Parts: sequence; structure tokens; C-alpha cells
Amino acid sequence: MDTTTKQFRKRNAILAYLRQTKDHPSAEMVFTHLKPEYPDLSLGTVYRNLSMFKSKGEIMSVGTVNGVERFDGNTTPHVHFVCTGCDAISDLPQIAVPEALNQEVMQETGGMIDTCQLTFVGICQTCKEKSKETA
Amino acid sequence: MDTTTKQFRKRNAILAYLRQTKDHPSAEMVFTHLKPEYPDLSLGTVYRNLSMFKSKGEIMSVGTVNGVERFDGNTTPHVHFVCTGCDAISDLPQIAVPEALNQEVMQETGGMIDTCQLTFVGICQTCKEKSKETA
DNA sequence: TTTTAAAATGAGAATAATTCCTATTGACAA
DNA sequence: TTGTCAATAGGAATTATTCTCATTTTAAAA
Repeated sequence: MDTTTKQFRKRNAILAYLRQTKDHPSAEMVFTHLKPEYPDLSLGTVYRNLSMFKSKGEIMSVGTVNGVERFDGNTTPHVHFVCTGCDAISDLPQIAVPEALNQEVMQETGGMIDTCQLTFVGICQTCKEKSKETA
Repeated sequence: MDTTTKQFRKRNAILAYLRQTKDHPSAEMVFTHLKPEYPDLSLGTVYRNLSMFKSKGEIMSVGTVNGVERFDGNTTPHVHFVCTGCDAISDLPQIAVPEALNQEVMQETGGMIDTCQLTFVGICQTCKEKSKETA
């Protein structure tokens, strides 16, 4: 298989990038990253495919940071950390997601739980040290 | 103190409403609710004051649902449930917030944690039963 | 290979949430 | 009353996202 040709759809490139990166990128970040390799890539295509993968459950939304939606190619349950200094989102694989709670919530509410998101919000180490310097 | 006159700023009305309701409203919902009592209320004022109260820590954001930010006048740590059927957000006071994790996360990351949000996403009882009827 | 239909895309217009700007208003002190 | 300053109305501007439609690409059939 000749991977030097652009025989792979841009759609696949978008999914591949999301699966490989740990950046939890926005649509714009995905676009910026793929644009050099796919010069005629359109931002609309990125949005279109992201929402399509999301509805299929192949990727998930991590919520919005500063009004911009962020995505994750890793759909297995895990915890996130959002830095309000640099807007970076990182995984916290050390922290366990309290999955057993799903059942408890369903009994309490009588509803149906699909997912549960646990997110820590604060300042990452890098930003913390930067703010020390200027202080 | 004469509460029948409009001596209280709209600002206060916005905060009072957020503290009293359990609806986790958006800016537009706050506006719609207060407009009858304050006919010359402007949507810009609602946005301005919401973001001001948020930055002061008097209210908090619960995240966005369908691209619309939702707010909560209760800033004590608690868990939320978002219904993807009707976009309602409710509290889950029965479920404990794993606050002890904050310390653990700070040690792991070397950063500084401000808050931690735990949100369950699914279908509420009402929407669940409605979908049964039509099925 | 050529044909054809369906799916994917580019480009830009349209939309909707949010922010920004400026003149006006209201409260209060001198 | 007048001056000052914060709060507001109203609407323009901005920005992320969605939509539209003409074009291109793909896969399959003839």
C-alpha cells in the first residue's frame, strides 16, 4: 500500500490525528495541524467530520474551554485536567473514574446514564512557575 | 426597606435569581425570566453581570449544553446531571464530590487545582418515559 | 476503460452565542 | 443643583459553528 499518495481521505486523517494526539484539540487546532499535509483542507470539513465521529461515538467532546469545543480520540472513561492559564487539557490516568456511581445515579434519578465526566480545573505546573517568575 | 420599588439594581436581581433557582439557566433564560419584572432589561446586562459574578466566584459555570453556557448560583461543590433529551441540568446532592482527590491531583501534576466538576450525562426519567410512548 | 451514482469536500454565506462600544441614566456626594 | 462615576440599554461587532451548493473524488457497474 502506497502511503505516499493522498489515497486516504481527509476524514481518516482527522480521526487518526485525534487518536494519536494527547492535545484534546479544537476543530481549529485539528485544521491547523493537518493543513500543511492537506493544503486544500477546509475548516468546514473538519467540523463536519468531527461532529460525525462524535455522533458515532468514535470520538468524544471534552467540553468547551473559552467557548471553544475540545475533542478526544480516546473514548475510554478517564479524567481530565484543564489549565485555565494556557487552556491545555491533559489526561489524569492515575485518577480512577468512579464508574460504579452510574448505577447509583440511575437508581436515584430513574433516568439513564450514558457517560460521566470528571474534570479538574486549575493551573498546570508550567503556568504556575511562570506566574512565580513575573511576581 | 421598600422592596416594591425598583431600588435594587438589575445586577442584584440577576444574582438573586441564580441563587434561588435550581434550573442552572443560560444568560438567555435569566433574561427571559427577569424581563417581565424589568421591562427595560438588556441582554447585554445579563451577560456582563454573569461574567462579572463568575470572575468574582459568586456564581459558577456548569459548562455548556448545545453550545450555550449554563450557570449555577450554588458554588458549593456538588454533582450535576445533564439530560441530553431536554437539556435540563439538575443537582445530584446524594452523590459525593470526591474532594479528597484534589490533593492527589496536585501532587501528581505539580499544578494547582481550583475546582473539580463531576457531571453525569444521560436521559432523565421524564424524557425516558416520553420516548417509550412514541416507540 | 467508460459510465454512473453516491459520498466527500471547498468555499463561502448564514447563524447564533457572546462581547464590545457608546451614549444615556441613575445614585450619591459636595 | 451640579459633578462624578458606576450601571445600563441598545445595537454593532466578533467569533465559533453550521449550512448550502457546486465541484471533486470514490467505488462500483457496465
